[in-house]
Amino acid sequence: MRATIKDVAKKSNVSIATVSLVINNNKRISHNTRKKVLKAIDALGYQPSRSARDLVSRKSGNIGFILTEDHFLKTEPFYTQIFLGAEFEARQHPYYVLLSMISADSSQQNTLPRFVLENSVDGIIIAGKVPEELITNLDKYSFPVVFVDYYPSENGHAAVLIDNLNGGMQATQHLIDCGHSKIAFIGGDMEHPSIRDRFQGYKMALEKKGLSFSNERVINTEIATSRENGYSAASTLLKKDNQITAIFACNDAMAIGAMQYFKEIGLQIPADISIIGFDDVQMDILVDPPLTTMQVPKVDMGSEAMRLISEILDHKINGTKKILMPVNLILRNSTCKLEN
Amino acid sequence: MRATIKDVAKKSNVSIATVSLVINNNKRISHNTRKKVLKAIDALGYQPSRSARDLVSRKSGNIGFILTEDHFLKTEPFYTQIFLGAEFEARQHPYYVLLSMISADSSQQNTLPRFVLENSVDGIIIAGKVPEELITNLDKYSFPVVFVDYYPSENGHAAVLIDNLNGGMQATQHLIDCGHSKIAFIGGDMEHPSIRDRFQGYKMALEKKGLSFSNERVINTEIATSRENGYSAASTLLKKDNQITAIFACNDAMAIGAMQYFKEIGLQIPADISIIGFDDVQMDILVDPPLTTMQVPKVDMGSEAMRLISEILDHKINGTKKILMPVNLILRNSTCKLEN
DNA sequence: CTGAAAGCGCTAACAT
DNA sequence: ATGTTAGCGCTTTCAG
Repeated sequence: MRATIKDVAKKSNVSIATVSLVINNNKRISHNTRKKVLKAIDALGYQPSRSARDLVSRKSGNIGFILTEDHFLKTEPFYTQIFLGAEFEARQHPYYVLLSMISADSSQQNTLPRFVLENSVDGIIIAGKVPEELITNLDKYSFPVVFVDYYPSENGHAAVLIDNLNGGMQATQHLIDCGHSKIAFIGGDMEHPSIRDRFQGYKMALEKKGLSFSNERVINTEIATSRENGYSAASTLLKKDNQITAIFACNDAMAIGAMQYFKEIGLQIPADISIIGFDDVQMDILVDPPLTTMQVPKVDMGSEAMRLISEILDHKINGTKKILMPVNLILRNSTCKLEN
Repeated sequence: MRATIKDVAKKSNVSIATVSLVINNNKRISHNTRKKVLKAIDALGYQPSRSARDLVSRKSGNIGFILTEDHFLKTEPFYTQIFLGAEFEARQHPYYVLLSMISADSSQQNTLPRFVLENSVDGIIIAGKVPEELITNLDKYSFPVVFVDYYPSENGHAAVLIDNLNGGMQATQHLIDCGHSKIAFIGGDMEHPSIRDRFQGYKMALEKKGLSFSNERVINTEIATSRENGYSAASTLLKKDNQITAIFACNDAMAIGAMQYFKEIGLQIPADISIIGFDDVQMDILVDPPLTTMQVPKVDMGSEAMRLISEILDHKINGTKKILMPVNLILRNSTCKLEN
């Protein structure tokens, strides 16, 4: 049988209240008593019971983490890393994290994660784009929520976001710095706020340098940011405008797909065409040439999210704070100075 | 404020004990009372409190799921799928699953998952190979454990395993059926029971057909089952014996790496050399040619594991049951009849 | 600075 | 068939 608070109290000749105060680091316990109690705790291998604590404090001690199934199973461990960061951070808090995968298909979104139906979490982290319907359904339960790498249309939610606007600018700026002026943008799922912001950054960087922006150099009709869509985007891009010397792809998957197309038609990267991606995904260093990209701090985003939800639950802050995570240019070999 | 059992009792004019019996589906409640109580529960949106239940039943209601960090972050969502299966299955049970990543580096394995230190799980699922030290440390806590796709050296644990022996035989058999007789085996991490069994299956299939087995056709010195190791294995293999017409790689990653090597040196797959892998990983259909492989039911393995640990906790079975999951040959285009 | 006691929401004897 | 009641292990007033 596991030791309880009573055992500790008995062993150290104090009341259970005192033991409770000790394990909760209450300052109004004398040094000696504390030491005595701590010793007993150690000797007995005592661990406070979660359920007892949760019962009296009316909390569950859990944070729910919601992810769509396809994000979780994606080949690139993007959201997986965010989860990892959140789980690591949780170790510093009194929280456990309950991961629940939901279908990305909004048609079957009547079903919320079990932990919300059963009220078994104190707060929720939602990573990546999820069906709006999920969010509306969730709203009825009024759990504190923080979003990661996504932001629903209605306002007023806490979120940890990538500084996509700035990242889009930096990426484009890098291409400009390399001497390029005919720079294309490959987008996909323009519904996604992140992609829109990266596009916005692209346009701003061009504008800032007085470079002309042309819709002929923009692909925004692909519906997903996948490798295949990058491949086809590259193909249509060249048909629209074959003067292009550089490309900013809205993410690495599309960049890699585009690279594949160019290589297949005999173009040299970066000699004939420079490509920069976004995300800094594991695959980047396995392709040839290694992909220049914008690094996003995935693990950190997870821990920030956990810290944020924790602060909200402690009522240290209200539930609308937003955190913008900085991105970094990672120079590899898919971009180079324009020769001529 | 959430409704409690008292509110339900009051609203339906019964005692809280009766309500308790109803929500626990006790049969000795009259139909009418049950209906009355159910109605009140519905009206109030009542949900039993987990912590209260757990407190009195002395359980945590959680299952711990342990995975090494690198398995979790692997590009191929192999263990991720197993987790997904486990989480889905948990929805049918009274359990939540707590996922914890540990370092694969045994040197820093003094630190057990927090949920074991804090006694917050009723049982544990361990997926994939983990440091032996973790297992020894864990043993002191005497949690029921079920292993998935790995099995520690000491016996007596429950496990959900792939039928690797049979799979290895089937894979090799397929190559033999295609007319091959000079069949090589590419292994990696021969410490891993799964790999050893696949190798064993390979040898048995050869033997069964009276084909000679030769160490010249076996690579067992690679230390990891990665793509890069598959690449280098293919290279050394050809140096050892260039008569080979077919290869059974112990997993898809190595098979794909080997394919890459062969393509680079100008060999045609499958015309010049047939390759079969193992695992049926997402990447398989993206390579050229698509890889013939042995399919392993990853999601099912997760749910089997959850079901198993659940049965153990219900004392329906003891903790040493083993489940062998069947594998299936998936014919794609990397293997073909031997022409001559 | 420490202890007594109430009570969190529920289950499980034990009564009736 | 249903109700009474005693805890489960802990936190938290409230006294002292």
